[in-house]
Amino acid sequence: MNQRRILVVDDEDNLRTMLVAALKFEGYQVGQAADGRAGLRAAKESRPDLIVLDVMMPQLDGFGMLKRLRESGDRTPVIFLTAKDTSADAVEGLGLGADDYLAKPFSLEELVARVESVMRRVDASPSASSVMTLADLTLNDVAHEVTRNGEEIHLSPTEYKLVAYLMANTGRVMSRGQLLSNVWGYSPDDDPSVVETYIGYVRKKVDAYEPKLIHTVRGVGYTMKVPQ
Amino acid sequence: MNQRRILVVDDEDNLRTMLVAALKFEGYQVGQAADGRAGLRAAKESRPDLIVLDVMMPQLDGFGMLKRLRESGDRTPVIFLTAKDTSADAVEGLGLGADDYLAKPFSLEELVARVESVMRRVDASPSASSVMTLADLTLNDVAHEVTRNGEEIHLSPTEYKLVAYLMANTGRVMSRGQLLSNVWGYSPDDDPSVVETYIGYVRKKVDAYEPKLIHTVRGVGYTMKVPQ
DNA sequence: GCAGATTCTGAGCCACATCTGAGCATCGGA
DNA sequence: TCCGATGCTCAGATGTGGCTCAGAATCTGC
Repeated sequence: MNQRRILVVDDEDNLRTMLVAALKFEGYQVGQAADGRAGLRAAKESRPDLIVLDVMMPQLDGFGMLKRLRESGDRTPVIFLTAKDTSADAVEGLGLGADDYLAKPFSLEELVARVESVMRRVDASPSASSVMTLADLTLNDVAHEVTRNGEEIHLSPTEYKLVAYLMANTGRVMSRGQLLSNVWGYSPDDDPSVVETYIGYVRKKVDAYEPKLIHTVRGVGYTMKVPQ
Repeated sequence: MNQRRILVVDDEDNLRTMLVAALKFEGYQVGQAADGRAGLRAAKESRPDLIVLDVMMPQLDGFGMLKRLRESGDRTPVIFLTAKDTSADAVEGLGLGADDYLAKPFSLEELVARVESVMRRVDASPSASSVMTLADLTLNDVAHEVTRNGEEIHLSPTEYKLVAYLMANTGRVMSRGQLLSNVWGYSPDDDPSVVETYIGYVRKKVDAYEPKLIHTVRGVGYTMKVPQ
């Protein structure tokens, strides 16, 4: 059992010190940075398991930092700190691919609870964080929101489950049977025509853009990936 | 621990001098301005942690100043000083996003107490206030008041709790079960039809305007956010 | 104790989501 | 180039979740 690492990025000294202390007390190994630029550097060097990130910062703010991080291919889970009275921030953060957010003022217990919730997910299955991205497609489970190319895509419950399952298994080919049992809860050898219908629905919505992300593997099943 | 900064904006020299002296005595670093325009400039330059603001002033009055301040994205906590003890003023101020108010005449102790109360909140989490906003919807927890588009909205206790809970979780989808347990105090797997009824009530009042802020996520729950 | 507000329940309705099946398109092998 | 197999698309039938409404039960302030 190795120790989990957290990076706290916040320009306000008092608050940051408090956060660091609280998280250390919970047994995490905690690094810190006072602005977005320093945060970006620290993230690249120390490769933390989770980043706690303030939105309002000089130099490079939280959004900017998250954006750059994601562009560089880094998928480290992020929890945002936003001001309570500008909750639109929260939505923007989730859209950019944050895992969760905390609105100030928050209690330290609340922070710890959210941190542990994210850590649990990460522990359970490293690829199943609450936010998944593939090219310009993002799926945020907390907000239950799917966006492509920055635009929100409305999916029905089943469509959503299907996309989530395929994304969680990016690059792997999933058979109709696997989809039937994992998305629908049916037996793997039930009639797979529902799957085909739904792949059709989802393609119309998610792959109305380039590049196409959902691919048919004839005779086997379906897979999601960025084509070469 | 750096010193907290307060800006006092009041046109009456005697009163202003007294306020400044009292707050300095309490250990704050205090700036001052004699009217709304000067106040606005001072607020932008010195970025205080709290503004004490008189309503009645020449040039630009307290309401006007607060409005401009908020429009410019500034969320600095504000305590109002109102002349009339008819609390109509106060109500308008709180609707605009003030944190608290004091009706003249007031004792200096009273002022200091309110200031410290607000500062405690700020200390716990800088840049927070008890006012939440989402688009043109504001919820002031101190005044227990909700406004949309500047108009006050009357909500019953349960309706208020529901809106407050959803706003505090802007962007997150909350299940009926979560709402049942956090707003009603019921078990998460009680009959969720009350929730639906109340969502209906609240929509009629809060979402009688555009854009709609309360959204149903079929099969999951409800969420509040500004739609794309 | 009464009037008005508030909370909750249940029934009916509507819209959306789901699924089915038929017909069409596409693929790959001969 | 043809043919069978596989996959896709569409329209409509069915099911289900969510919304609305009316009214009953409860609470609150006067």
